[in-house]
Amino acid sequence: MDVYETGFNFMSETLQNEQETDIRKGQWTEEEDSLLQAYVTLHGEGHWNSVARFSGLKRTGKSCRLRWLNYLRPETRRGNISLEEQLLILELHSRLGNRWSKIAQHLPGRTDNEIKNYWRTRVQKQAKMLECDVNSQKFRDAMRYDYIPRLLEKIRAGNANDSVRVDPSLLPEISGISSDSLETQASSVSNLRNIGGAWGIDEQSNGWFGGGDSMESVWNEENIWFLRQQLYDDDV
DNA sequence: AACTTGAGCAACCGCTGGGAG
DNA sequence: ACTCCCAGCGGTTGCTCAAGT
Repeated sequence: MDVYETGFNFMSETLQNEQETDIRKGQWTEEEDSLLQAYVTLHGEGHWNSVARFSGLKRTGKSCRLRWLNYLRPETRRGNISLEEQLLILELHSRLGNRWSKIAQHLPGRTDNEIKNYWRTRVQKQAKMLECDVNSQKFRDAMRYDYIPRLLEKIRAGNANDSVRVDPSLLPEISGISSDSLETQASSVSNLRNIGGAWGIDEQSNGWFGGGDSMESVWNEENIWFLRQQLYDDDV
């Protein structure tokens, strides 16, 4: 190898290193989408670093994976989250916490990112409007006695997008709660209507009650039972 | 019309767990 | 047992756009 070739190799290497560090960020272009789509269609999902390396995209493997899962994958559903999906998210979050990918598994076509974004924007908004912490009793009560009944009402009225049904089996079996407790709860509803006003739920839209990063305390056995009664008592 | 503000969403960052060597 | 690499996950950031002033 003479000095010229060595020099050329050095230059190529330098150029290659520069190209490798020249990673694109930000919004994806249509051209990039097409490239990624074509590559995944041909080679299948997975091995995202290889996708990044061999597809011609100047993106990281992570970026390719995210773009595919959140946007390009054919089964990805986009658009408004239905009332029943909201209810399902609520229930699943109470059981799984912030495990968005696990929650997403129960909502076909919805991505963890979408659910996470949806949850966070609503929680922050509603908690702020109520001027309370998402873990506070006030917040829990407002959700339980105002939002959920309204949501169920809407679902029953058939306003909901029926593309997703809440599977009753997803709700845990609850026992040992007297019907008296329900009456007590119901009597509290009128008092909480005032709080409910702060939800700002638009009757024409889906609205959203929000929630919390730690909803275990909200979605306790009583609440599950309450929801089950409201939603499924006709079927049981 | 110009500017500000806030909501919604797409994408990035950093961490973690699991598998391979 | 240890290290390295990769995929996946959750938190965060920043951009866009619509509504309000």
